[in-house]
Amino acid sequence: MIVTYRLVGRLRTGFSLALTSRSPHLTTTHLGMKKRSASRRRREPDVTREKLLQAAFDEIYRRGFQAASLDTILEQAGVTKGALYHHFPDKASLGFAVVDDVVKELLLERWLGVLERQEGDAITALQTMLKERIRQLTPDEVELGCPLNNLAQEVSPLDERFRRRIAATFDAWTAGFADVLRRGQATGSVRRDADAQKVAAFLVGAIEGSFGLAKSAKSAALLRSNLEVLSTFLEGLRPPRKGRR
Amino acid sequence: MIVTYRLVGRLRTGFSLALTSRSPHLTTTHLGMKKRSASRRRREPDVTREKLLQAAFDEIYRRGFQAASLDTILEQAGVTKGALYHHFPDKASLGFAVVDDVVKELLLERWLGVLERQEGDAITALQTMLKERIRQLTPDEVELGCPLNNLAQEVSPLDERFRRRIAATFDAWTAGFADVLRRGQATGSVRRDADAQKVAAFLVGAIEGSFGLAKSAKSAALLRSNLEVLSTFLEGLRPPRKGRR
DNA sequence: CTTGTTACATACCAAGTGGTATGTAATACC
DNA sequence: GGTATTACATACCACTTGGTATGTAACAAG
Repeated sequence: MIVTYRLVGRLRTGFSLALTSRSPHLTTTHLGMKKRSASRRRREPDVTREKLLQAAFDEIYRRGFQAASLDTILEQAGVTKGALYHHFPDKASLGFAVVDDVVKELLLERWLGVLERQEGDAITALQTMLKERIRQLTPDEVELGCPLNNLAQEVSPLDERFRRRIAATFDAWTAGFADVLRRGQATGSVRRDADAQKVAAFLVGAIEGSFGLAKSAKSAALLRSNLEVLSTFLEGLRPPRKGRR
Repeated sequence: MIVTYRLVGRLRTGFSLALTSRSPHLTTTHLGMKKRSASRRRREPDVTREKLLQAAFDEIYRRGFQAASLDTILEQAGVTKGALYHHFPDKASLGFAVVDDVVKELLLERWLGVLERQEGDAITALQTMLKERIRQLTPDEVELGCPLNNLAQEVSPLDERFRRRIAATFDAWTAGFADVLRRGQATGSVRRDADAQKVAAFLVGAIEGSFGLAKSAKSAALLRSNLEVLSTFLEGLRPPRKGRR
């Protein structure tokens, strides 16, 4: 049954007609016995590293870090263990690189990138960002949730080095929101009695929580609904009208 | 290093002076070879099951379901594999029971139980509940997060049977909040243009997200701050004053 | 007291794990 | 062109994992 999970999990990873087509080396050593013959393939360390990172990200995203199998990663990357342990000293370091080089870029682009491309006042920009993100939702994002959040919940208590890197990513994300809010406060489009930093952290938390709930419920509708409620919260951050008593 | 994690993880589990004192059976079979002799201990199936569930909960809470070791669970429960597989057909079923019999009770008591004990209008009750929960926070809750959320993020995509049980628990939790909100709407203490169900789901999501962020940041202050911002969101759900235009 | 069933305990196993030791071809450098 | 180093490939290993087969004592029913 574990096997079943794996197969199912792997199904969507492309068409994969040839099961062994991606294998690192075609000259068969099997059948014979001591006939060693290392690859004659060209050597492209950057490409290899990138393939490893991407394969590792996929596997970790689906199974979690601890359950992620190096053999599976290697198979999907089309390289062998020698390559992996040449580029990374151990599994943990591979995970660190996935956080720093893949997950972080992905997350900041998905949220802050989209945010920066919006126009208008801060609140509207944030609201539009939410709408835009809702529009872009993929089935993977609904069923598998946020890769950063998944990792955070799993490994934060297990390894301090992991936790620090993940926390730094959350901080960068939060700082991006806080910047926008503070700029809005400076121009008068956001009420000044709100603590930009705290509100920004709340936004990140609420977003991650919404993804988590939706993942458990397997419901894009729930995710959308939650982000819409969050949008009404943002509405409440607009400065109060003049001429009130 | 894996060993290190384990030891550290286990450190807080009480004083545990005698390492083998809890071992299921004292008459040594070792040294000899075929000298079998099953336990003469009294048989208390309910107690045994309960010990297994509690030990399983602890281990799963700390390491996650997939990484949870049955051997560790058995050691902590003070029973053997025979007992485990008498009470549960496999590891997954043990996990299911942990969700249904331990995590669910815990969560609903922690939130809905506390909520029901509050007096006054719905909004105030919810706000007091948040404050009360902040007051009760243990270091474990900050560093390890919410056991239901942890499990949800890890196993929801892996096993549909798991996902269903977890989603049902989230639903019960959400329904509890929604009930309070609807009752508040009926008595006029909550604005009627809010969708109680959607708001309730948002609350659960925001709470879980806040715990998740705080866990990653290892910061009780962040958790408190986030719940306070959520409290201001609740404030906005009070009905608008009469005599406005 | 006998007997059937429940509630365990013990020993064992196949499979998968991360990691390593060793070899070798491609490449950069002189 | 020789040589050192990089970038891998292959084979292997110790260990842990969930799960099972088997045995046996406690207990309930008769």
